[in-house]
Amino acid sequence: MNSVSNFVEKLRNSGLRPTKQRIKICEVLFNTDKTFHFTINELSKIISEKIEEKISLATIYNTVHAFKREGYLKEITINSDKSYFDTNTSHHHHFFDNLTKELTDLNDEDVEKIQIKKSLPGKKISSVEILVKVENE
Amino acid sequence: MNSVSNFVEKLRNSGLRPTKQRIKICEVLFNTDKTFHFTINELSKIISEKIEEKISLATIYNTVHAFKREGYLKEITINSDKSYFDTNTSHHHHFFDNLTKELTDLNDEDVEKIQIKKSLPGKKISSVEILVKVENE
DNA sequence: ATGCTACTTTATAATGATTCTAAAAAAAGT
DNA sequence: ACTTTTTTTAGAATCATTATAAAGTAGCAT
Repeated sequence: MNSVSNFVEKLRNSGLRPTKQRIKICEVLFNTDKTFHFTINELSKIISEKIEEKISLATIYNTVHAFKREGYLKEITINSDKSYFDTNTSHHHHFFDNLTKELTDLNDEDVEKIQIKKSLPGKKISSVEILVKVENE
Repeated sequence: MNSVSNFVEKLRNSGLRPTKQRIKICEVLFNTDKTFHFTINELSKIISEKIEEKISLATIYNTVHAFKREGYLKEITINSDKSYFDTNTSHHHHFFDNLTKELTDLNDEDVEKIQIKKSLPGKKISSVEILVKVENE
């Protein structure tokens, strides 16, 4: 399933050659049973911890953005100063705890179907994203 | 209605002394019949165009953030390369056109009531924001 | 009004995330 | 193997935002 050949395919689909560094990035991103959220800096830290090698930030940025373009990663819209990414690419929403900065998935089926009763002339909806901000009770 | 005394009140409520610069910022922000969206840079440009005076960026940042803290402005969650603000502080959502970067209000009554069927232990919902991304038909 | 104190403004520097660059390294093609 | 193209990398550049510290202003007590 999530083996090197799968990573090579993902990379080729994204228009990227399967290099050593990119395969390593794939291992961190996709070789898990659970999906997860990350910032580029967190990803960089995970890579340097889990893997002895150092991959330059520029390479991480390039690879993550190529995967996002291809749909293997989603970028999450948080009211913030940095970008969050999600390895869960299915359609879903998020909880965000502004205190802990923690992101939690909110599955599509956990939200009553949303009906948008307004439309913009000449435009069609490409996505509907809900961000539920939470605080301590 | 939206006169200097009203601005002075807004400023005092926000814990700010009513200075010349802050009154000018209020005029641009609140002395209109329509609400609008802006980035700090756009606001800065509007100020230097509409008003002969130059107000430093630091002052604009400080004032906008104080108003946000006090609830006279809302910050909108968009692609996180810069912050967008809204002078419409009523509860509502947004359309965002990624091509034109245009933001449009989506009133609360234009969205079928949202039911979140999941909750996080020890947390309560503080806000639910919908961002509808649109593209050309 | 005058003077004192605390708050503001301002230009500029600092920061932090992201993007760019150009040279060295690696991969692909011949 | 040799040449060409792509990639990696460290460091520089950029952009939004925040911090700083000196000079200016508001508020208050006299």
